[in-house]
Parts: sequence; structure tokens; C-alpha cells
Amino acid sequence: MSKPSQQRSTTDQNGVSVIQTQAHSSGLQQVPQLVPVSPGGGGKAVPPSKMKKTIADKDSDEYRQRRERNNLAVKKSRMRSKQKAQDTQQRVNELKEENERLEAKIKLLSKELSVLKDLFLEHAHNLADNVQPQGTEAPSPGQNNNNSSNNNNNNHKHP
DNA sequence: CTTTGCCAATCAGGCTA
DNA sequence: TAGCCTGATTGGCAAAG
Repeated sequence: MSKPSQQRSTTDQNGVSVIQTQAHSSGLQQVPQLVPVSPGGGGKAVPPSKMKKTIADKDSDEYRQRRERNNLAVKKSRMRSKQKAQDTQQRVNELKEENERLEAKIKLLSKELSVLKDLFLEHAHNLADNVQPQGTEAPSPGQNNNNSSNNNNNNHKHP
């Protein structure tokens, strides 16, 4: 939205751009960047000794192109950073929802287990009551009851 | 106060002599 | 392997909304 802030630019038309970077009031940074500019424009590095000559050659096309590329890279980088943050937040929300679903499932299954336990215990008690009627002792181990007509009331029928 | 844009410094990885 | 090159990242600042 906002636009050029720190640069007063005069004529940015055909390569000839006079852009003056406003010195930051704080004066903390703005150390001139070493911009390698080779005479032939080959793009090759310039030895440090010659570099000083071309320091902060802010009027050069080389400089402007470099700035423009960097500005694009900055935009790209910050967009990615933003996207990553959004993705992370979305993932957090998804995991929270999944957690809630799983908690609900645990609750349901616990309830089901409780009901089944109760049924089992009730059944077990009924069995115990039928196998050992009141006032009757269990037969002694060595004494086999060979009476076939005896009706033992156990419900243990295995089909 | 937040957003947007720019600048400069620095980092990281590929390339070359 | 050292030095260079370039895109990516980061911090600071200013202006606009």
C-alpha cells in the first residue's frame, strides 16, 4: 500500500535514476554497501582495493538492479514466512479438533466398558448362585457322581 | 497500532581459478 | 580451498492506513 518512503527519486525513467537514500535519523546503520561494479559490466568481483572506488555508487544501474532484486527477494521471503506461520496455526487448530474428537471417543468407550463390566459381573453372580445352591455342599473330589439322570443346572453349554 | 516498502548487513550455497 | 556471486533472511526505519 504505502510506497516509496525513504527515497527521493528524480527521474527514474531511462536508467538514469537519482535516488538518494535518506540517512536514518538514528544513524545506526546505513554503512555503505560494497557494490562490486566491474567496468566492463562483466559482473565479476572487484578486488577489495578497487572496491572502495565503487562503494555505494547509488546512481549506477548496477546498484538499482541489485536493490530491485533484493526488494523482490525480501517480499518473497516475507510472504513465505507469513504463509508458514498461517500453515502452522492451521495445523494447531486441526490438531486441537482431532484431540477433542479422540477425547470424546475415549469417554464413549469408557462408558461402554463400564456397562459391559456390570453385565459381566451380574452374570457371574447369577452363575455362582446356581452352582452353589444355598445349604448344599459341593461333592467331595474323589466321589464321582455316576448318576446320569442327574440334572446339573450349569449353563455352560458350548455349542 | 499494523501494514507495507525500502535499505543494508549478513548468511548460505553454488561456482571458478 | 579461498574468493566471488547471488538469492534468502533479518533488523531497522519511515510512511500510509
